[in-house]
Amino acid sequence: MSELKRTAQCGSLRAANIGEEVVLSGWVNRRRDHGGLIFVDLRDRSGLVQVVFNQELSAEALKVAESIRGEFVLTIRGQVIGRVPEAVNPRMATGEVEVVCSEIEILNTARTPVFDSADGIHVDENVRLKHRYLDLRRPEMQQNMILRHRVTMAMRQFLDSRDFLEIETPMLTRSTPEGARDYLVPSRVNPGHFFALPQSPQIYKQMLMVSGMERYFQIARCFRDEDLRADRQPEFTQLDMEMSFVDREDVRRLIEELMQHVFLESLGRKLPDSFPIITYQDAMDRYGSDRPDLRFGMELVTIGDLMENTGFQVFSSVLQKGGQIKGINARGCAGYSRRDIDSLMEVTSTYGAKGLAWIAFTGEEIKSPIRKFLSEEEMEAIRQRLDAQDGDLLLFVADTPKVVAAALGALRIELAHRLDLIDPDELNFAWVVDFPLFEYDPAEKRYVAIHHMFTAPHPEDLELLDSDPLQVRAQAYDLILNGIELGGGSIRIHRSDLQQKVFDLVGLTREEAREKFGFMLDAFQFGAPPHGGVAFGLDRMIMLMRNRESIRDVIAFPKTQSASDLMMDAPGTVDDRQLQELFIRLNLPAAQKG
RNA sequence: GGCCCCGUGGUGUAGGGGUUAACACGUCGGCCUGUCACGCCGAAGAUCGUCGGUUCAAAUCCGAUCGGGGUCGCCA
Repeated sequence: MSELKRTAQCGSLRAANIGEEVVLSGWVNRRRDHGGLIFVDLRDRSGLVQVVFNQELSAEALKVAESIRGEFVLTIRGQVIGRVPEAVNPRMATGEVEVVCSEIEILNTARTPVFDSADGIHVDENVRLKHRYLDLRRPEMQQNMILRHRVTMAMRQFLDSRDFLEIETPMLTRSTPEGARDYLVPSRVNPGHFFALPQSPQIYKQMLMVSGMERYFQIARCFRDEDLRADRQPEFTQLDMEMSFVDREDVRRLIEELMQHVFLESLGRKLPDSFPIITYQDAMDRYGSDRPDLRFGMELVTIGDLMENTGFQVFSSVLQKGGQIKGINARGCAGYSRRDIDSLMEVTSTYGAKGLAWIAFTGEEIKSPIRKFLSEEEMEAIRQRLDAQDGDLLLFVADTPKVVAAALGALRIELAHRLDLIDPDELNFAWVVDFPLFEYDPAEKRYVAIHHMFTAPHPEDLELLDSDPLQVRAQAYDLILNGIELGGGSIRIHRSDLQQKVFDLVGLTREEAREKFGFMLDAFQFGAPPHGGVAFGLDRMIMLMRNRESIRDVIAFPKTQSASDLMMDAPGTVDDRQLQELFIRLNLPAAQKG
């Protein structure tokens, strides 16, 4: 090993260190060779510092420095000196000083890097993922990992101070009905039987409550075998928590304090004392989303009641079928071209809207393809309802409530981006509460739990379980940040009879319920305390804190959209022996054989 | 499963039927004692993701396929 032992961090050197002798270790970020004088920007996790190799000071070190290249790994000894005023580099944190090298050791050479270890590079994600170890050398990516670490440390610190226990739950567990597709793991010693990787530690943490652990948390890896997105990976991390003897307010209050602590400790950001609460119904009505971005207005406004007697066929037929007509006011957009509006239409059609009606108040005239179908009075009523001023563009969707909400909700977000209505520095937290417990799945002709089957119904709505299950509100709460769902939770069912009732409602037969959840129904009969909890998507949270557009940037080794790891080349095939041991025979479609 | 975008030296891009496949960065060699995206001189490096088709001629047009990304469905 090297005889030179590191004594300082490159990025930490300042004018105060002038005169010190230091030993630095790191990577060659850049080399500038002037002949008898060579500058090397040496990089470690802390940052960069300029190292000088000088003919006069150490001809020997200079000679070695001539051979070094980008990304070589060095240890150098040298003296920190101040730069003359003209040579100060104000763009560098260490720009007031430099290190004059007296001794150098090359710890390792490096092949020509595939791409530069600098920020702001535009390299195909393909290439970045294949050489992830190089991508993670970039300061930007290092900062992502560092923040992630700080956040999880702050979480642990806070939860420990509030008497939570960090308890690990199994990764090898059992496939359960409902929810996402499971990742399966065959069991060698139980031929034909499979473990499932957990989609969340939900049931285990509830069992821990029955066990009297009272307060649990875990920074838990979760697995879901579904299609990926910018904010969805097949394995992801949740801060998972559960508490006994709490109600919704207790949970909300604790989470607010947790977030305040975490954002202050890791980002130095002070959050409001409490977060606003919006009901699910309100969120859907006003923003067309159960995770509304509240950083801007542009609320959805209904005009259905104004169109009850309209002669406009499209509107009247939608109303007859029980649909809705809603609109938003895109302020100042009356000048939008046909092409602009077409592109908005593309947004709404993605969500199933068959059309996008519009009215532009240009100031001189009212431009609209539906003007000829509407009476003067209707036009004026619409104008007043949406508070349309000269220069405004009104946009309408008429369809089922689901399509109207999805289409206009998405249009609202799209317009906010186009109109630059969003302050990128804002951190807008809000709670969404009073979700329905169930929705009806017409394809399967049964009720489906919106949150999950263990969510407790609102106590006021208990009788409705028998008469009108769709009207039952859940004791659930989602926390949203800037229009993205950070996490959610609920007060859980802790009584066996109520849990059985919910199983019945979602169409589980008594036999299935017994087979899959018998232990749970039993456990609830042995003194289960009332309990509730929450789970947060850690990846999404870090993504938002770092202003990234994909959680891949805050996960050290993420998967591609086709759920593969380009660096490891996983998943891979296994040899026949392994399959035989597991009693598994492949049955691949013809195209994939051989 | 559907729709959309992308694939050209190591990296980022240009080129849209006939080009010596262009440019920047990087790389290699030479020169250089105050640079910090160092500079100057010179050089190497690409059968244009893959397969097939159209054509006298394909990086370019068509089809398929593979890979990456976005999104709807799916997923909480």
